[in-house]
Amino acid sequence: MENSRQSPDTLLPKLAAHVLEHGLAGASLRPLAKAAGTSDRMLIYHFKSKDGLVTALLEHVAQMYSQALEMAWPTEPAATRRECAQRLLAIGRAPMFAPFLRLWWEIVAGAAKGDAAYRASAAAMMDSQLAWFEAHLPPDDPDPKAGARLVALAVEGSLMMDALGLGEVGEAGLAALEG
Amino acid sequence: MENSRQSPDTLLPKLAAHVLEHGLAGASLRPLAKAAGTSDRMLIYHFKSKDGLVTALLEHVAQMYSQALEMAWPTEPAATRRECAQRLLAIGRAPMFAPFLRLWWEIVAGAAKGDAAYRASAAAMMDSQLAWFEAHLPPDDPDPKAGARLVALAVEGSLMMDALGLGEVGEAGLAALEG
DNA sequence: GACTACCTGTAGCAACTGCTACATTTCGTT
DNA sequence: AACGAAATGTAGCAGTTGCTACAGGTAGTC
Repeated sequence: MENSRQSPDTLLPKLAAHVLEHGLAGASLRPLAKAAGTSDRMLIYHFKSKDGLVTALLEHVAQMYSQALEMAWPTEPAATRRECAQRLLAIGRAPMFAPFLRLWWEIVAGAAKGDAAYRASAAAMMDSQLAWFEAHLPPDDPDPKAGARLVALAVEGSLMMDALGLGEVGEAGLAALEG
Repeated sequence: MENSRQSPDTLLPKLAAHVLEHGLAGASLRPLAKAAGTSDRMLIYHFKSKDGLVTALLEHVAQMYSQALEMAWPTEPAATRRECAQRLLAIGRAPMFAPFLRLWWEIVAGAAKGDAAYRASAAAMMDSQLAWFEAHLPPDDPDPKAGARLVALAVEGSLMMDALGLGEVGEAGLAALEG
């Protein structure tokens, strides 16, 4: 079945799928290789080192995330920032985003520790998200750029609360947004 | 120097200090033991297993965090929610909180993965923080509970942006808070 | 066919992982 | 002083970690 030659480009999707399901921090070469239909030997060959693998993987995941955002059904414009944030939270809570969010918090943790690759990936994903948020603000928003940032803070905060099992805190907070 | 008998209570502070500096996810028994002046053998003896250690450590860190919050100098009440959030962000950015925040994102990641111990620790820390936030809202706030939640979302979101190296995004977002 | 560049499997190494068996010391109690 | 429980040191085990040396295979080009 897996008889064609592999390359980083053919490996990355399978590796990303494995990482989305099992996490990135604890991923070691042999399980990753098995999931991608190769050997640890070949992963090192293609990516030079595990650091190289992780860096490539983070870039790939950031790209996947941007594309996933673009494909998420565009809601018709919301009337207020509050409503906008609530809709975006609902989208972020959709099951298809759950693996991304699990991975997202790992990436945030890595970035907080100062790792450059994690930080670059996180910044890329956040930039996509900010742009997407800005595009979904109410069309009459007085300051879309600042509004998108405020909404992003609130939505990300809510998603964090979700991760902690405190979803209601996020909902109550968003309900208190002006609008 | 370290000739007295050890117990979980005497070990936990040193273990927590090590974890605050070096992270929790990658902490293994031998380095932890060395930092606490013991052996891996004794860590297992006192905490039964590494899971037991981590659970105890997470509880301890949550307690430390509550106490650290109580000791953070209480600002005089802010005039608006926005000003309140901005002050709280400034406090969260103080150097003394940096190790806590690094660890915090690790805990969030662990909680997002569904680990019960991480989730409990995170919820405890978040509860402390919500109460503290509520106590620092403007005294004339119409709905302190909801307000504290909104401020928490915004401040946590800003701190996340800080972790990603996007501090300005947090600042711009907070500036757009009503008030 | 020969040459070359890329790709891959096998085997293994040194370090580290959590944990344990066994022996010994330390201490409070009697 | 004697006893039992709690605490500790030494040594090691089985499994995993990232990575490598070596030997081949596989393709395209001349």
